[in-house]
Amino acid sequence: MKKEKVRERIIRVASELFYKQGFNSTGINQIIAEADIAIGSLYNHFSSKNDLLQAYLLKEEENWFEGFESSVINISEPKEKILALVDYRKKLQQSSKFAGCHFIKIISEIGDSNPVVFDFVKKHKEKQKDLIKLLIINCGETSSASEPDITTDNIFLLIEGAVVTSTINKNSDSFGQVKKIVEGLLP
Amino acid sequence: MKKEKVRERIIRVASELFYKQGFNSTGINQIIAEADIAIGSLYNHFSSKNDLLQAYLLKEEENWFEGFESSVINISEPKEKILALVDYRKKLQQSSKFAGCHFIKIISEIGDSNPVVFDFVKKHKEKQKDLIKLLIINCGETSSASEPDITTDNIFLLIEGAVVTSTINKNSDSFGQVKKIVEGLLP
DNA sequence: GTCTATAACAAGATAGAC
DNA sequence: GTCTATCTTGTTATAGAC
Repeated sequence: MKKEKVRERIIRVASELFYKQGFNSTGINQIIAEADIAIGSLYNHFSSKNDLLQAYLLKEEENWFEGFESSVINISEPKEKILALVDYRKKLQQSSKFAGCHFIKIISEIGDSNPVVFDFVKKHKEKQKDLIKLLIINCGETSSASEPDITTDNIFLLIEGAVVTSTINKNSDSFGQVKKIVEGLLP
Repeated sequence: MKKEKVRERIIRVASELFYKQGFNSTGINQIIAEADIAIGSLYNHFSSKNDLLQAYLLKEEENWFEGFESSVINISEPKEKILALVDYRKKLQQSSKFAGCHFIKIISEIGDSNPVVFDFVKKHKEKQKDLIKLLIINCGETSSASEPDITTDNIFLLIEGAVVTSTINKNSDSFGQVKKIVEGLLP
């Protein structure tokens, strides 16, 4: 494993703090202290705190899809892949002690005050939904009575609901509920 | 309509700002400016900004249930009441320009750093779910094949998912999707 | 109960030495 | 590229006059 560069370390530290404490509750001073760098160094790599926020979200999106891909690498059945997606979101929640979805969190915090970030999150969620749709279509024509679009909406909304609910309840129950429902939806 | 008292005006102004800008992005100075009072007055009514936050959430919960009750006052069929709940959440989103759920937002922002607030939100969501369960049970034994508990989880998660999704997409599409699914779920 | 003044501190960002 | 020192502004909260 090669040495972590300064820029990468800043993003990693900032990510943890933004995620655990919230973006607005995390100060530049705390970031530089925990990354063990000077403030001038930070502003050499990032033009502003907002710039750092964007780098954070970009990195998290990358992690999200890479993490999902590696979790389904040994699964061939499309239905199993959908269930694995539920398990993946569950695993993310558990390993973060139910800290929630990075993207829902940041939108809850900044609303639409930052159009670039808002648009990025919107597109990210579209990608997640597209991924579900692809898996649904691969489940074949012999699916349920519903059309694939409705099933896609259904599963997407259930998972999003499960994530926010598990964040509030600090447990994984909602993912178990979703799996039960999804198993009934798919052939 | 009787005159709005100072305390009520503070809560109203703070609520709007907390909701639209976020709790951490709203300063005491902005609240007193828009409520047109002095800072000493604010701290006479509330011991801290956190105290004001709790008053805000309490008021919003009150508004939430009152608003729901008045929206179903002329509906007798339990199934129609459930669909009216979806419409109610949709209406709340539309009238706030898709600003999201007060309770999900505050948890996204503060996490579990404030146990009192966290617990309040958790209990609030339990109340919402209990309300759904009651309506499901009133739909009668001739419900779907699923047990009432599973149907309750299903509808609760779908609605929560629809709220966060409509916040990110800034439209009501997800509520239409939920209504379609819910209609298929109930007798 | 409401006001003004101010304390005590932290925020994001910049300048310029090395 | 990294550092320290500093600027400006904003933060929550308190003291004490009226």
